[in-house]
Amino acid sequence: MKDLAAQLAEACSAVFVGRGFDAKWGAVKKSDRPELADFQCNGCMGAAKQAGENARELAASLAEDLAGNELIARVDVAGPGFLNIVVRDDALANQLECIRQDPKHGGGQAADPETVIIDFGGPNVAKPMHVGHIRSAVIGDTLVRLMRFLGDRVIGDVHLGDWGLQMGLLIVAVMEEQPSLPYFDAAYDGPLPEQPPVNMDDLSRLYPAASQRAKDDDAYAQRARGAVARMQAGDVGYRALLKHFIDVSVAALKTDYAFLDVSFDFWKGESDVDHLIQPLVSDLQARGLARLDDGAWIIDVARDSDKKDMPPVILVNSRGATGYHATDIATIVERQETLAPDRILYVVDQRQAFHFEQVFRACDKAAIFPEAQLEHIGFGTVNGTDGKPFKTREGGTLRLSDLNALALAEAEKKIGEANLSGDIGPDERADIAALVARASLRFADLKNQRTTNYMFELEKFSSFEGKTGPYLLYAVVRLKALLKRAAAAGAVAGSVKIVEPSERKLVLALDGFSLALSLAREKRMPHYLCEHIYTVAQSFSAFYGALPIVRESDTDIRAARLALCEAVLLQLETGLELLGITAPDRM
RNA sequence: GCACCCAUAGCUCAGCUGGAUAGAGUGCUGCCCUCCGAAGGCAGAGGUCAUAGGUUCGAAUCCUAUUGGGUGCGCCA
Repeated sequence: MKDLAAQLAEACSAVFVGRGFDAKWGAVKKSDRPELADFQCNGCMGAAKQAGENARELAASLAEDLAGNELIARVDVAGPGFLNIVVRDDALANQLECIRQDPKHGGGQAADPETVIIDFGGPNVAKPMHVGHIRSAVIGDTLVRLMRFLGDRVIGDVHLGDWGLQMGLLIVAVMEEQPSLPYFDAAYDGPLPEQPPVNMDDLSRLYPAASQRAKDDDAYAQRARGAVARMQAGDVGYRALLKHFIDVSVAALKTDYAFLDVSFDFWKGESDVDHLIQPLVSDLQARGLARLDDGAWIIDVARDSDKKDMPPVILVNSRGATGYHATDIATIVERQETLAPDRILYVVDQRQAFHFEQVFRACDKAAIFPEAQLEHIGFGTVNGTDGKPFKTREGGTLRLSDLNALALAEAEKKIGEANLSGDIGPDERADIAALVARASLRFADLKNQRTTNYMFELEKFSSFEGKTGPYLLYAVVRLKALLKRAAAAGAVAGSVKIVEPSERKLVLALDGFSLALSLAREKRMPHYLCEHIYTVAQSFSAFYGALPIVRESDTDIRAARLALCEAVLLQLETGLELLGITAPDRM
């Protein structure tokens, strides 16, 4: 189904074409002046200018052409040549009925669906996730959901960081603590233990210590680098240890992601492309694309048009180890061979922009994957109220698991304050708190334009007042309660009729769903969808406050309003699901 | 030093390819529960869109310069 703006744009384009103008002038958008009209077309000014005509006269004649249209109640010419369009009430009613019946409730469909890999999450095996990881997780997961909804074939891959220096640091740390383990005995050729020698607590204790020590202790850092080289060279014991680290970490990662309802199709990591690195290096060497410089194999990616220094890609460093340049390129090789995607998106911190530019250029140069189909979807940092990257009161980074726990506690507190959950038992209440906490965190993150930094203020995010996740849940819960009450009273939804201003506004808000989704997809920016859902929730609340629904005594009017409510609920739940937010039945 | 991003209401932020009187939330003031969940709604006050030029019938939006802030810049990821 098409939204009203698109239907009106077709009509306007047709009348422009009818007078010998380009169809592009017929673009229609929601009116900036809702008190004057529902929609507007601004094309007359541009078209008249190009043709050397008078814009107001052109607008007046086009308004006449449009007058008979079945959607349109009235077209006014205003200002320098705006066409202000008021839609007929029955056209709104019809549109609403379409939204209610549509399996996607007005969400629309991408005109150009693609096979897309979304690389997001990017957690590190050695260290637990911190606040910053919420962004990649939530933005990436939402992009997966909404692009899939619009018809793209989407594959989400967590792309674990499990191949670099951090693994060497862990290996050395474990070796120091448990030197007698067989992993470190080169002469040992018996079966290696199936049980991991460390648990997640060990990892999160060992890594920060090792990382810190490597900064001060050069010899220690050298040992860690040596361990990386040995692991990458395929040492059996080290590789077995690596596998343990990965297994232990992934279990913990899944818990944190589950809290946010973030999921992945693939749990691959850098180490999974190990076997492709040597052939890749050889190939690039053979083709003369990689050259030796200071003991390292590098790929030049600078271009004459560059305004900035563009250092080369370090394919293999002077110690023979490979870093994330090499694994990222090899991963593209693997993805191309196994999935042949049209496009790969990387949902990674904005600060990595330079790295991705290097990698993308290298892939393009080596004819591995076209640069234009590799996109870095950067995002800003999560800041504290001081405007600097978020730290705990002690000055450390806050773990994502702790953040989740804080949000849960805050949600429980807020639910308790509301005191409306009278007969809700402890189990249901815990479920509700988890849903509220998730809605708080996800919406707070997603509502921001992706590329900007945002301030982390948990109390604000968890509030039921304002532009928050809980406010949206509240709207949905009220709607559900309303429909339940109607059903209990034997009131049923009937044919739609749109009369009152608050009804019109609500339908017009619902009609913006497909535009919001297509903008969110095109720009890879979920905040357009957040904005839309919030507008719908707000328009519903205004409608709810202004007019009686279940208690309306005229059964036809009541039936019509119930139909409107049904459509709102369907679209709200559809939209929230795309944001990874689920509303409880009551709270 | 070079490159990129940003600057909009007291605070936190929207503003799609240039379009009418720049919008939300929060905070502040007032109003609305004998009646569908008031965790809500309605209304009001609050802005030289960092500054100075330029392009245009028209600029928060495009161009240039300046100021202020953030980020990145070869063997960590």
